[in-house]
Amino acid sequence: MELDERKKTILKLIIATYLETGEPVGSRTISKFNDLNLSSATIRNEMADLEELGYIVQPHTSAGRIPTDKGYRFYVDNLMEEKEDAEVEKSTLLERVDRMELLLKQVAKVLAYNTNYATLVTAPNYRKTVKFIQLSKVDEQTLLAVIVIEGNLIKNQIIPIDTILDNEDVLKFNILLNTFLQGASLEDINLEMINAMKKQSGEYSVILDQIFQGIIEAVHEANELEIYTSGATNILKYPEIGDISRTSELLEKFEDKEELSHLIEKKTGNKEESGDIQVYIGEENAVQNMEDCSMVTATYKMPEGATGTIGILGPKRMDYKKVVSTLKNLTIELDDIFNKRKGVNDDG
Amino acid sequence: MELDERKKTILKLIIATYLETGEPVGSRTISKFNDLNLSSATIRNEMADLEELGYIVQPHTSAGRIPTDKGYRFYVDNLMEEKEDAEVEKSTLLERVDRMELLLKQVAKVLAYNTNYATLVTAPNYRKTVKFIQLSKVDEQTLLAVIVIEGNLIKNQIIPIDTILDNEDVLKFNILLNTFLQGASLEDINLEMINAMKKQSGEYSVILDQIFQGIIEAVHEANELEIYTSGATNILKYPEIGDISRTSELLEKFEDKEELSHLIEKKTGNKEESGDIQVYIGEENAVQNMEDCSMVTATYKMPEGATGTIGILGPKRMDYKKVVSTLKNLTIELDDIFNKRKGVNDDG
DNA sequence: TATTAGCACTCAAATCTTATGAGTGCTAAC
DNA sequence: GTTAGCACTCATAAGATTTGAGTGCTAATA
Repeated sequence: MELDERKKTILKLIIATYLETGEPVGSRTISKFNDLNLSSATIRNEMADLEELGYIVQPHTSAGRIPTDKGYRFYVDNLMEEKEDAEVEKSTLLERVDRMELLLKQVAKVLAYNTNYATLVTAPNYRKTVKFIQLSKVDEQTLLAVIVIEGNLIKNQIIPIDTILDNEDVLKFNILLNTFLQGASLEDINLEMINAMKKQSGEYSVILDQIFQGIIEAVHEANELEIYTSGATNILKYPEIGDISRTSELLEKFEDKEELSHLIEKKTGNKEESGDIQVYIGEENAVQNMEDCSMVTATYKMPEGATGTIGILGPKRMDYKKVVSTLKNLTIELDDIFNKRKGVNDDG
Repeated sequence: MELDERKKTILKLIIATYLETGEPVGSRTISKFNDLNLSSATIRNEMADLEELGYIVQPHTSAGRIPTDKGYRFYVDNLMEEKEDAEVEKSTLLERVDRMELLLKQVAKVLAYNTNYATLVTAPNYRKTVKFIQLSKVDEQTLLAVIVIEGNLIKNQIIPIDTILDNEDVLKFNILLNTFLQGASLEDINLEMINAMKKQSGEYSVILDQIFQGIIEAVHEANELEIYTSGATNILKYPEIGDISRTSELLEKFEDKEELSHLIEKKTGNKEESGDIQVYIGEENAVQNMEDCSMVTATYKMPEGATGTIGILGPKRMDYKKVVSTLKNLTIELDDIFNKRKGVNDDG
């Protein structure tokens, strides 16, 4: 059954009012909106219909109505008009920084500051290639490997070695490593490549093993999905989650990057257009303890087609309009940085 | 008024029982300890005395007694026998790592895992000296500065520059920087030193300014008091803090390094012997919202006399014995690492 | 036929009432 | 100095009562 215009209007009013007050919305409240000019009895009839259709529900017999997940979904998809472009402050939120890592951390922070929800940001799934490796002697038996990856992701790795090395050796290794690894994608740095390097190097193979070991560790670390979060403690402010133990579980979940990456992974595989907003309401999250939460994510895009996600986790009863417009703005800014201003080095 | 032996015994039993159960302890409970052989009436008389002396208090008229801060203090100072060395599992908790930063993060984690409290660890206040600086060309107009500091604290800094540099230039700068800065204490890297370098360098002064700018930023960052925390969400499990908003404030405070550094600073200036345990109970913390918390810290020591702190923040009603012994163990292990095993490079 | 006024009904939340029982302080006896 | 006995206190839990917001239904109305 299609909703007629009046039902839509009423549903919209109910949800908007509920988002504002957090209290179940009664028929009289709605009938007071003077552009409606309907008595509470009529509203009641309409509400009964809306309830039968699954858009709203009564927490208990003599209470007003609150939206169901289906109701929220309809609101987000059809009823919520986004803020006019004019209204949206397009003030630049991001400072320019040179390192992808710092930039994304900043995004998470700014987003948390602007929405007062818990936020998470994933690094783009771009093909990470090595810009260069710098091996330096820390002391007689210790090396430092610095690996710089596209986007200026920097990894440091201390490598203890058995043999005493002089500067000549270190220089040689540097050249060897860079010859092979410069421009290589992190995924390509595997046993085969290492064996090739070993062959070429000849006598130094024992030390090289130790160095490779270190490099591989660093590469492995760099290759992990990076997720940055901010404002986790905002979760404590969602009253609807209720129980402190549930809240605490949720908070712990949010601090566990492993868990988060699952959460995000499920989301991807969608349309993946930059600026796309995805909203996951309540049960749609399919993660324990998140039935009372909504997640709103936006996809940002890098020039080569790599995409990343920025998003917030909040209570179902959240200001979707504001969140969506904030996310859109930030995505645009991020796209800008990646595509025009080149604040962060990309593959070019 | 001195406490006689019987009063001490009773106080100890009261506190020990309370630590276990969390319920106010009544006279009958105590009188049941058969090594005491006293009726509840007698215990009541003694309890009345102990209350008058300020060691225990009734939450309300018809309740049992719970310890006051003064009671806890007396318990910790005089009554609590620490676990026998034999009982304490001396299992090695720490993995050996080469970087101070990783080591301390690990300490915080291990401590949280073992105590189930929120933990914090400060880096030692050692004189940080530069081991070496490595400047590398990221691309035509970007440099990467890697600063390695004693203890293998590593800082990376991207430095954008206006001029296009060739490898020769970078090499020159490297030599220049290291000549001046190797072995220098971070505090010494100031305008004077930089002016001296500028004079020596001659023509490159414009670029040098940009490089110095970057180096100074990195040095500044490295010089900040590092505090590592872990297990913050354990705070949510302290039931005595009660109110979720208070808990949440406390949690936020705990995540604010600024705030934490104040908390720690107040503690220092004490005896500063390695292995020293300091216990701060309730009001002794003199930080808002921490009246219901206790903080237990231990000092660890580096060979040159630098000291750092490891500690936990928990509810007043905590297993002090266990916490103290865990802290002692970790401190010993840490001292070991710094002084014998040299897991982390020190000044040598 | 759609809308509305009227009214009985429901039920969460707040407030009050009333046990219950753990624990105390005091007193008099041992 | 210690203890038995007893009256007293008060937090907690469980019921009882009130209040009010809100509903569904029905009959009257436009």
